[in-house]
Amino acid sequence: MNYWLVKSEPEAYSWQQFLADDGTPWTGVRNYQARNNLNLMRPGDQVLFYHSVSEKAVVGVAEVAAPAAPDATAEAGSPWVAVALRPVQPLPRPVPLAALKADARLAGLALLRQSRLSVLPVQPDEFERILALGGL
DNA sequence: GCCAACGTTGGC
DNA sequence: GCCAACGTTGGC
Repeated sequence: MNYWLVKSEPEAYSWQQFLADDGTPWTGVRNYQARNNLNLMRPGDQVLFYHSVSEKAVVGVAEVAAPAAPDATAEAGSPWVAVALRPVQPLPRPVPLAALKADARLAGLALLRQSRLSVLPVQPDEFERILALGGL
């Protein structure tokens, strides 16, 4: 079991919409490093859902429902892939970026070191810590 | 609104 | 192959 974090601007695609849709293909990733992470995802992997830009908080937990497959929104023959994600549960208390930065146990968090990457790995202990901060 | 980080593009 | 120019992301 591996752990990940994906980012979305809530104005573009929000956690609320994700719940309403009961999951979604995670399309539109156009960065090779992010794509490599998508390719490493396996069904059942747990995924933190982060609202970037306007909210800057981890808001929920999702899981990988289907592994990487060609991104239907990309040109045929392109290297881009998408996984399917489905909701697991919201965080009772969203964890703001400032709280992630302030936590000594999260000093190594990939999100903090590479803020522009939209699909990031999370270590198991980091994942557990963020759930705890979020009230789970 | 600004700027840092960083990926991509294209001229040489 | 290098690097300047440029575009995008995302925090502040």
